[in-house]
Amino acid sequence: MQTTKYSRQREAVKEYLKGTYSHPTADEVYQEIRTIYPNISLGTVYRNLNLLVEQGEAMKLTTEGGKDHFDGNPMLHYHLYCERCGRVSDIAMEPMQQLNTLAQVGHAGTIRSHSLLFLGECENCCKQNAG
Amino acid sequence: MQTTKYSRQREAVKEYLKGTYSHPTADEVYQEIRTIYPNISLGTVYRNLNLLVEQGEAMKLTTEGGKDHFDGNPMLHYHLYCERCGRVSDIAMEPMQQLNTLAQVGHAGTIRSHSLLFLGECENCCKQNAG
DNA sequence: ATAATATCAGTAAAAATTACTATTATTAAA
DNA sequence: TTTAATAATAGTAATTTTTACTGATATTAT
Repeated sequence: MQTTKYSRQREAVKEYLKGTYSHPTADEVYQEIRTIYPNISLGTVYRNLNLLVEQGEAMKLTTEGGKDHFDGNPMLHYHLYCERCGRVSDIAMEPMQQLNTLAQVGHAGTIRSHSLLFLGECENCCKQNAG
Repeated sequence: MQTTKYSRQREAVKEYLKGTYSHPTADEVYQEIRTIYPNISLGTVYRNLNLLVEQGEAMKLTTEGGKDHFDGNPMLHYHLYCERCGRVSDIAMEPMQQLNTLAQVGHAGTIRSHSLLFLGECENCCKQNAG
């Protein structure tokens, strides 16, 4: 079978993701990890991010901006995509599992989960716009 | 100012989008319109799809699959992304504007709207899987 | 008809992500 | 603690989706 071996690079990616609320893109993770492992390659970052998602250690967030963002918190919760700066942030709102049940009514297939993304402006951009 | 001139190509894109529930990708629209205008270019399809979205005539759906899908119904409603075949379909569920209000609580920025995407299997794939 | 210009087809470029390959690191067993 | 097996890596190339560019064409108003 295909076992998973330890790697310092993956450990660094995981630690960084778990310790930030910035919801970074793959490239942002790459830039960050490069300060510790200058030779790490972008492909390695992508591979490990996707592996962490598969293992249930992280979440991939697909947004309008074209880039995927990553979240070290794999529990169901919701996000804001800032239409001004493209950053993703957490929304402090209770997850609603019952949405799956509502969606299942009248749907002949299977509902496994959902992704709820709010669109608007983040705190920072909102301030700047007002000033 | 920048006025919008009529074009047969845009009209064909619009008509096709308004008349289907298939939530096609840009390339799928391109393949379809090509049966009428064999010389239409993919760039023209992209430009017109984005224009229709700007004009509030259509909706762009960003999905996990990497490709954007388009919907000729611009009213707020929800979708299923089939994790098996990658197709997008409508979910027959009342839109919940109040989600914006819930999200606004405790968020210092602005909430303009939201996008709710269910993940699972479409009817077709579910049948095949069972059979 | 004519002039102004938005749109087009065709092509090239950009941006994000994945695939490939020879080398290196990790793991388990001898 | 060497050795063997193989997962992971760095570096690079390729793929995929989408946008940008350009000279020709179509639409609109005069």
